[in-house]
Amino acid sequence: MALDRSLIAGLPTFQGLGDRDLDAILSLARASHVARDAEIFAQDAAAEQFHLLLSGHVRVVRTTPAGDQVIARYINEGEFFGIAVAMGRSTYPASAVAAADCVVLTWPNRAWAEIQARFPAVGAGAYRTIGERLQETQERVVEMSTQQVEQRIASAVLRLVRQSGRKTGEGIEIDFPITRQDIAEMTGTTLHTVSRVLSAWEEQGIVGGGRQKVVVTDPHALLLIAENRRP
Amino acid sequence: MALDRSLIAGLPTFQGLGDRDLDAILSLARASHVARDAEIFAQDAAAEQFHLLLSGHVRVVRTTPAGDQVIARYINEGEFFGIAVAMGRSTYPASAVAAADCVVLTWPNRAWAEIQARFPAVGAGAYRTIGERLQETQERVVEMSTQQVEQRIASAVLRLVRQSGRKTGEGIEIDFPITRQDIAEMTGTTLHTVSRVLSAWEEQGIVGGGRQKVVVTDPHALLLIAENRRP
DNA sequence: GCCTCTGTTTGAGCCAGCGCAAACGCTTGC
DNA sequence: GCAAGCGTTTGCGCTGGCTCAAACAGAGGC
Repeated sequence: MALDRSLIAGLPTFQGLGDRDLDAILSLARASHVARDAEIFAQDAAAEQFHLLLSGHVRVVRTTPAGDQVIARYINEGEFFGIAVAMGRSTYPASAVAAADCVVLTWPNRAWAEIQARFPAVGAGAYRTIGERLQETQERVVEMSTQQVEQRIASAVLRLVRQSGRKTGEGIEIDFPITRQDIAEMTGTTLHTVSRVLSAWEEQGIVGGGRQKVVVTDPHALLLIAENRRP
Repeated sequence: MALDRSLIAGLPTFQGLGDRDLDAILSLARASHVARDAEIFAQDAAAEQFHLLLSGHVRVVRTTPAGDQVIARYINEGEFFGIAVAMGRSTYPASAVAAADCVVLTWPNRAWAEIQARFPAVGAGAYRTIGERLQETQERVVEMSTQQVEQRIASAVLRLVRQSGRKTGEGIEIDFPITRQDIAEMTGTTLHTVSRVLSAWEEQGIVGGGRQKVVVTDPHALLLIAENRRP
C-alpha cells in the first residue's frame, strides 16, 4: 500500500524535492501508528532502522546501569530520530518512547545510503540536525555545570516552549503530557524539587499547570530566571 | 610549499586513499604550528575554516555570558575539529586553545564540499566523529544528572586516560599539562573539590601527580569509583 | 639566588537541594 | 458511585559540596 507524498511534502527536510523524488523516498518507507507510552526502539538494541516523526511527540531516554533515567530530548514533528546509521553506530544509544500518540515513518538502514546518494540535501539536513543536537546537548552540559536548579528548570521549560509550545487562551502550553518527574529527568534533579519550583512560579503567575500539563503565562519572566537576572 | 603526504597517510581518517588522493586533499590545506595556550579559533567567530590536529592537544572551551568556562572536550592527534561547516553552522560554538604545542592542518570551508564529494569515506568518518561526540556529550549529561562529584571526576580522568594516556614507569600519565581547574571545568565542580578528591586518591595510591600533571597508578580502582562500586 | 607568579592544598562554615515521609486529589476502571 | 492508582504537593532534617580564606610550593624570570 503506497504512502501519499503529501505526508512529507511540507517538511523542511524534503524541501526542493519533486513529486517523483518524494515518491522514491516514500517507496522505501513504512508508516505506522504508535500508541502513547509504547516503545519505538530500545537502548542497546541493534539499530536496523531509522525513523521520522510525522505527528505526535517522542521522548528519547537513556537508562543507566543503576536504573536512573535521563531524558536526552524530545523529538518534534518532522524530525528524524534513531538515525544511528548516519553516525556509523550499530546500536541505539537510547530508547525512544511515544510521549503522545504518534505517526512514524520507518526506513530500513540500507535506505540511508540510497537517500544520501540520490538526495544529498536530505543527508546534509540530517547531519545539520545531528550537529544541532550536539550543540544543544553541550549547552545542557554548560547549564548543569554552572547553573542552579531553578535556572536549569527555567531553561528546560523554555526549550520545551520553543520546540513544542502551543498558544492557548491562558498562555503557551507544552503540546504533550509531561510530568514533574519528566522535567526532573531533563534537568538532573528530583520531582520534589521541580514541584516546589513550579508551585512557587505558579504563585507568581509565571506558569499554570495541572496533572501532566504545563502552561507558561509569562515567558519573559522565565527568561529572566534562566539568565539569573530576576528583578 | 607543498605538504608531504606522509603527514596524514597514517591517520584512520584517510585510510584507503591513494597517494594522489592524499596529495589532492593536502593541496587545499595549510599547516601551522600553534604555541601552547594560543587560541586557534574563538567562540562565536565566523567559522570559515576547519582543522585537523596533527600533533599536540587542543582544548575546546565554552564560555557563558557570566564568564564561567566549561571544557567541552579535548581533541587528540588525528582528529578533525572546528568542523562547523559539516554541521551547517556559520559560527564556532566554542573556542579552541592549544593545551600543548600543536601542529594543525587547516582547510577553508569550501574544501569541505570538495572533499566530501570526491572522498565520501572521509566525509562519513567526520560524521561518525560528530556522532561519537554527541554520544559522549550525552553520556556526560547522564553522569552530571545521576552521579556524585567523586564519580564524575573518576569518569573524567578515565576518559582522559583512555583518550590521551601515555604509559610511564609509575602508571598512565595524561599526555598534556592539565590543572585541577581544568578538571573542575570538565566535571562541573570547583578546583578545591577536585584537589581534595585527588589528594584523597593519592593517599590511597590510586593516582599520583604534581603541578599540571596527573598519573593514574590504579585504573581499576578508579573504574570502581566511577561505577560507585568501591569496595 | 631571590622574587614573583601561578597552581595546589587545606580549613571552616554554610546552604541549596536531596532523601524520606505522608497526605492529597484528579482520573480511570469497574 | 466507589475504589484504586498515579501524579502532585508539602514538611522536615540532613549533608555534599560550595564559598570564603589563607597558607603553601614549584617554576620561571631577572
